[in-house]
Amino acid sequence: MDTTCDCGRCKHDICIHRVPIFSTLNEKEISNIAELINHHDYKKGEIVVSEGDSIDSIIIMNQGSAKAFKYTLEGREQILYIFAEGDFFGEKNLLSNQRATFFVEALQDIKTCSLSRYQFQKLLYKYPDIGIKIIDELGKRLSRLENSLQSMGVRNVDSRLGSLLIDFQEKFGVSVSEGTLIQLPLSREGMANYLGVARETVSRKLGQFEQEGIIRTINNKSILITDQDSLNMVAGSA
Amino acid sequence: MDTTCDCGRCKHDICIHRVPIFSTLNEKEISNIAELINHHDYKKGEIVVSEGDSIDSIIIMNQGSAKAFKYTLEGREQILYIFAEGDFFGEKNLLSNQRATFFVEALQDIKTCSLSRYQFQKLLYKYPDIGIKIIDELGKRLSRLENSLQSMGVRNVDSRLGSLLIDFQEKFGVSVSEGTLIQLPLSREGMANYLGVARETVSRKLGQFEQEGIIRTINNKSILITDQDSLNMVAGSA
DNA sequence: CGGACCATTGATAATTGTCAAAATTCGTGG
DNA sequence: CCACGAATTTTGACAATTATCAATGGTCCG
Repeated sequence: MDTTCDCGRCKHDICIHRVPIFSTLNEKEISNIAELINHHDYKKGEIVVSEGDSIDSIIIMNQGSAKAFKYTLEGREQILYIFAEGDFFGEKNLLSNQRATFFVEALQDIKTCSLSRYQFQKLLYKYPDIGIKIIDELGKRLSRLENSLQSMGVRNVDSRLGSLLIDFQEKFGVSVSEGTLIQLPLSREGMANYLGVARETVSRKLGQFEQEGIIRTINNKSILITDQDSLNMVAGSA
Repeated sequence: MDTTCDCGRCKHDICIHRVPIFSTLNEKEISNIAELINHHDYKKGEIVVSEGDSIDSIIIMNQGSAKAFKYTLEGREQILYIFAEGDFFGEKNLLSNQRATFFVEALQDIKTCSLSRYQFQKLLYKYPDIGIKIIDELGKRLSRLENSLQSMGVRNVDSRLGSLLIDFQEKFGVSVSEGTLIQLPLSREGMANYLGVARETVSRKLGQFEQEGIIRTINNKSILITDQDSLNMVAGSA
């Protein structure tokens, strides 16, 4: 079975192959779906979706990462998700004509695949498994958000920042001889917006972690975790 | 078509009638499903589900309300949802053997309906519409959680408390001559745990709202909203 | 190399948490 | 229906944390 799609860029693998919600389908089914897919490129900083847009497609991250956010009443950005490869969004608009509930902005140059609501609904009726996969995926996303809410509820900013570093570590960390190196997807301000604290507070706390020998900051863009146990401690208790 | 189920308590209407996810089904289909349903009663304060439980059913609220919560690292309760009549939970355990991710506790004496995972999966394959309904409902729940997270990011406690009152108003409010009367589902402490602030702070803020003529507190259990515009202002800005 | 942008640091103010005590409310049983 | 004890809530004083503002210092990229 030929798994090369005709989109002109996923040379060795159909992009939707990477998407968990299609994982129960066989090669032929995936090939059929591939033909229904549209592709888009966005540059770093470009807005993929704006809050209030009536998008009529489900959008799948094919390459790079993006942040989903809303504005708080104070005008500050509140980040909700970091979408990485294989993640999707827009499923809320699947049946209802509900509009997009948040902004999505490319954190690097990214590539997306999209599937129209109409096509997607036909798929769902044809392959109920996909529906179950989506329910499963939405459940996971709910769990993650519930965990975020739980962390936000921790009044201690140290814990919250510690948890964020661990999250990033799991998603973007690479093992090196001295510990784990994280390529930060967000600036200090971005992290502050994720945690709901002031930019300066993030600086101070990171400075404090560095003094305590837990991390080493490298050029604003990377952080080296040098003492995993202490980080777990900070994130996990007092 | 007879719509009386044999559960012995929903005399005039099958309980699942109230559940949005079954709303696309006809009377006969609903009757068939009714036979598969189990019923349970819980007293106020009883735990319906504990975090870590491996529940094998989807549970539907039939009467009364319940709170879903997790414990923060500090040992404080963080409330995630208030489930009212027609809401369901346990859908995360639908396919994966994932365990319950939060506690659910009855806020009054409640009645629930449950449907085993096995039965539920069969239904999903038979009626793909139910799957779509669930995706829709989960999408709404995600939106709500995203909004909560957004509010948690608002540093201003006044706004957050104002928003909570408006939420309660929409769910539990009754119009009276002097304004809107809310039967509070949660105690002061409960509200504090929802907002992630100290109990005393909720007291003080409510006192402040009362001084400003926005609300009138009645016996700890009810609040009368006397100045809707001001409340919207507080919730919506400064 | 220079300018724009981002991050850090310091000083101060504002907000909220904590602890303790008093007041109110609730529910039960007489 | 009232009274009493338990539970919850309110209030006050103080401490701790974080936000804000302003100035300085670094970093990135053409």
